[in-house]
Amino acid sequence: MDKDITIYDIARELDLSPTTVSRALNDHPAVNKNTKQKICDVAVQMGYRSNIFASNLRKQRTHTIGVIVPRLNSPFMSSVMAGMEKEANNADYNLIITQSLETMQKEITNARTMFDSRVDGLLVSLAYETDNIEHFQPFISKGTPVIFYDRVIEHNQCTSIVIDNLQAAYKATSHLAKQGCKRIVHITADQKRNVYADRLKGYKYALIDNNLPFDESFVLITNLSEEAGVEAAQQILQMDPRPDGIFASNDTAAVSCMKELQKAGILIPDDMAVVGFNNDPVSRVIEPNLTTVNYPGYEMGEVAVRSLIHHLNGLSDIIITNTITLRSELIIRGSSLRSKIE
Amino acid sequence: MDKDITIYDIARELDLSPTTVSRALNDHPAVNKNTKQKICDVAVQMGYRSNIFASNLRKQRTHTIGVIVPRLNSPFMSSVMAGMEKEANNADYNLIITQSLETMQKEITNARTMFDSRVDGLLVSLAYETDNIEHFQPFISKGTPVIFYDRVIEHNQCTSIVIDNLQAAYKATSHLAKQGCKRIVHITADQKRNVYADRLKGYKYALIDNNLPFDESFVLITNLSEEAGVEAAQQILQMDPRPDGIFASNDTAAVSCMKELQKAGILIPDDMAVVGFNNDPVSRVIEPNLTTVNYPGYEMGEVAVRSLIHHLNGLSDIIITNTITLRSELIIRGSSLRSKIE
DNA sequence: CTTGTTGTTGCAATCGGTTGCAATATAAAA
DNA sequence: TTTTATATTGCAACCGATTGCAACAACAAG
Repeated sequence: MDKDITIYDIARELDLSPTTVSRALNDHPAVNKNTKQKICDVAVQMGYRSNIFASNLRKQRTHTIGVIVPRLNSPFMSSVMAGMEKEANNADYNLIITQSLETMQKEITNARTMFDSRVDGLLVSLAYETDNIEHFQPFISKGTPVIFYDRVIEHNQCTSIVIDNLQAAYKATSHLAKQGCKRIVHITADQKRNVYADRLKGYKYALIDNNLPFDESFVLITNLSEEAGVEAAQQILQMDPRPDGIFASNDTAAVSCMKELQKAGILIPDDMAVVGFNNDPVSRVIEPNLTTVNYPGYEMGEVAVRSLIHHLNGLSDIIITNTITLRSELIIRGSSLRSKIE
Repeated sequence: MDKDITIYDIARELDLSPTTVSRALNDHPAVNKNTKQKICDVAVQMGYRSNIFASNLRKQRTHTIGVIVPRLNSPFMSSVMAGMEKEANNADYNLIITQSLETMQKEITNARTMFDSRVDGLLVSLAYETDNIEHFQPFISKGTPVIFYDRVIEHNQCTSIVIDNLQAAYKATSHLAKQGCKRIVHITADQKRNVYADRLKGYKYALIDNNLPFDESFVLITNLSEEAGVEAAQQILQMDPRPDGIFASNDTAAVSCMKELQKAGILIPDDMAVVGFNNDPVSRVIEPNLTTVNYPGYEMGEVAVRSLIHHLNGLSDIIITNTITLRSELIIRGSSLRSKIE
């Protein structure tokens, strides 16, 4: 077990003061070039490593970003994390990641942990359950920037990073209408979350603009799990007259629903056209391939971290930047394409 | 921007010494119950939060675990991360996560970052490229435990957490043989990594035990990506006589290969039986469903963190525990099941 | 020869908890 | 009443780096 080398050891070795050593290692201009070189050499040679804690303690800055995510193990969220990690790593920031597992309780605990860890900034995607964000107030009060991504909430001190969910849903639904669907079901989740609320709106507007009636019973609120997709399929099979189109808020539910319908003999896309959301790998595996909305998760992760660091460096004022919207697009595949028209 | 409250503030408020406050907040036995209660109350009321850096600096312990992972965005790895996060969170440890992106260079940099961050322990799954592990030596020398998971390497000071890859591959290949396959192709990756080397061994042994010849040209070394699966399919279609079974080292490649073969008119499982590895969601989406090895990623993450913490608490000696092997199992589905026999 | 400027370096305090040891009070045993 | 054990509390040093301010040297300008 080697003993740790400190700047004091280096100072003693070279008969200098710790002050000068510290300055040299931080490339401070007021240190003689030769001295600096000598110090750096000895530091390397002695196997010195800076003590981040001493430094953090003194500087009151941690170079750490906290991330709160509903669940790590979804294709979408893991892409986001991958993008975040890449950017953070590039900028020499550490990432502390915690999951809320969709409960508000955990989210509060996580926020507390992040606060105690004194992260320089916080990136949050809200849990299904969360219905207020008081637990982020301590950050705001302390001037620690909080950025929401994907599952966001309006707050006049925080930036949000999103895609245009309303527009994406509008396009998806319109596409179904243009394919001749008259009775389009929308499978989605709790309306507390912006993403689902906005998509419902987009769905509604598209119906209106395509002269289709809106029917409350055609909106299925679920947890968007695989099982939820199966249940949705069973409900849809019960409906009379039977729907002829489905717009689901994620690919997992869309795919499992589709499979269940196929099992019941429904033909896709002819009896039923289906559109999902996210562009998960499964969407390119199911037959026919699933039409879906490409959600740029990796880019969202990158942008989130980049904006945060930008702000931390004082290069932008977070209060002015209210919302950053990323581009998404409808990818049309076999599950909804009835004709070569359009 | 609120000012931070310190134990000195609390001490002054209650006319006590910082020592007593510190002890009270750490639930030290040598503090009077009433005093303790009073201190805790005031702490809460004043909005005190402990300064982790001061504490870490003094205690030389960070309560942080470092994780190095090849890529975050794969279904398997994100499950592992989810399991790790859950356990770490339960035990009040933070997780710092970095990706090597399969390069040794990044892995070295990441290791260095972790070292500078003074993580209490390190969890590593090796990059494709890595061919020596000198970069973990500083941890070993300092007595910081390093645990490898999934992509491991033999080291007499480190525990490894794995599944029995050899056996899993053996079972997968034997299963194909029992289904009547005579010419089984193995799609896998660089043999530097234990997982792929062991699976190749299992594949070989199974061939031998089933009286099938081993043919070097039937082993396709790829990066196991979606594209690699397609290319593998094209190669397979060129082979004459044509193979009649495929054992792939992950589901992504297995699925894309399968789809490409189907596109060429090959019937699965009759012309070609296919087995994958990992039990990713796609394996239950493809038609016919993919036979695969269930790899308990989530559990592996849990076990890795639990073992590490166990060791950190001095409850186990890591040097004695060489390897922890988790149970995996072959899940037989339509892609390989030609008859109801077996 | 004095004053001013620039370049280098060090002193000493500070960040906020933690902990070995000593001090004091209180209770129990002799 | 004296001695011994036990319970509480505080002193002061320490963890390792950072930084405002002062000190000093070398040199140029006046």
